[in-house]
Amino acid sequence: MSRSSTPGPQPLVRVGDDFEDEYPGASALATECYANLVRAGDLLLGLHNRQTSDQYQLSPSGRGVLAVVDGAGQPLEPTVIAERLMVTTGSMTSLLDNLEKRGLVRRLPHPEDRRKLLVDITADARAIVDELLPSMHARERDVIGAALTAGEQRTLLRSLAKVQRAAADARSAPPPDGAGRRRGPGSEDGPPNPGGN
Amino acid sequence: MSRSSTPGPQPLVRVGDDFEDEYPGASALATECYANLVRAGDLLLGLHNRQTSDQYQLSPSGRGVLAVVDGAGQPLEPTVIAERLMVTTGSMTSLLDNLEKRGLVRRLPHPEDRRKLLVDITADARAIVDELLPSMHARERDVIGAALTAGEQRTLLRSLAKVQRAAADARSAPPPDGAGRRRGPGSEDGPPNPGGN
DNA sequence: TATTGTTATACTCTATAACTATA
DNA sequence: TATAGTTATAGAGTATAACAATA
Repeated sequence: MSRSSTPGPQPLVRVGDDFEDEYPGASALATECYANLVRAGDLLLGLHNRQTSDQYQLSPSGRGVLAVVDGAGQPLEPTVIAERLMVTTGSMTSLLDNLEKRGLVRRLPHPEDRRKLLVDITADARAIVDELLPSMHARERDVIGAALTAGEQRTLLRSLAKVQRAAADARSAPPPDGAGRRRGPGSEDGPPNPGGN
Repeated sequence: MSRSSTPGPQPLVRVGDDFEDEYPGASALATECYANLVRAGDLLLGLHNRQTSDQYQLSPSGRGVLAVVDGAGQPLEPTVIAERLMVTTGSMTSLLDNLEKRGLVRRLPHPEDRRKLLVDITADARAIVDELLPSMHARERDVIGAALTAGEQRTLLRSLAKVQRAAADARSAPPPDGAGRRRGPGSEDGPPNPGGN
């Protein structure tokens, strides 16, 4: 429906023709892969986040807490949840405060160690998760299924594995030295700037 | 160094074997594509963001402002920057306040309309951008180049275009109905929960 | 002494709404 | 009246550091 004449929103982030002249040593193709992986991930995550926020007024972190505890199938210590979500225990306290205020989690005393707690999710939270997760998985099926054949999906997955491995390796390496920059002629209207995000 | 025997960090997010039983109608393959696109994008963006923050104490949004103005090649009105970065003008004011305090942008009077401003970046900011962008593009080349052949990169790009188009289409559609959930036997240690993020 | 979680504090990003000054 | 930008206010997420209770 509609969108037959105008170009429509350019789906891919592209770099300008002069990119490899402006950035000696850079690879336009690699930069476009990088930028579009970021953008695609962002779009997909945004779909889930928007639904979670619109329908349940849950932040991504709040949803994360519920999903972690629900996925574990049993109450968890705050420290464990914090580790899985990669936040500090201080941040976890305020996330749990929020969720508890809304009746979505309960703090239970730990039966063996009185310093610890066990965090459980309530029936209300379970109801949310039981509605939200199937809907998210349906969207995953619909969006990816509309875009790619099963074969393309398998190929994509293999590439993503390699990219993630390379990214993980790069995490423990120093930032690379760039080979400088040759500013083009003060471009009137900038290229779809690849550093913009 | 080290890590030769242990499996090492699993690069791919995987769903459990019972996934399609727990979520009728869902596609394990599509969910894995979706989750790993999000994760790959996050890892790649994180590399850039960490460098920007570590080396220049710049937030992603702050870098965005500099990159937009630098990319335009000329001073821009705050409203224009706000639109490109998808933030409100109120948020733009505080971003510009921060950057101006640090001597990275200047607010100039607009020559034609005294309600408006023109935001320019300083020599300091230009120095940062001229060092940062080449380094980022070098990383893009290194990480993507280490993971994928040129042919794989082109294939990936084609798939990303299709995924982004499908995601953009899904943005203007209502969230799909999920087909419910069949909770498995209270799994002791949860699966690498796909709803966790 | 070490660990768990909380508190206190602070900072950034973000948004909305009221406001000022222009147009 | 309408627009551009600021101010005021608010709330979320995040972090660090000091702290109390418990081990």
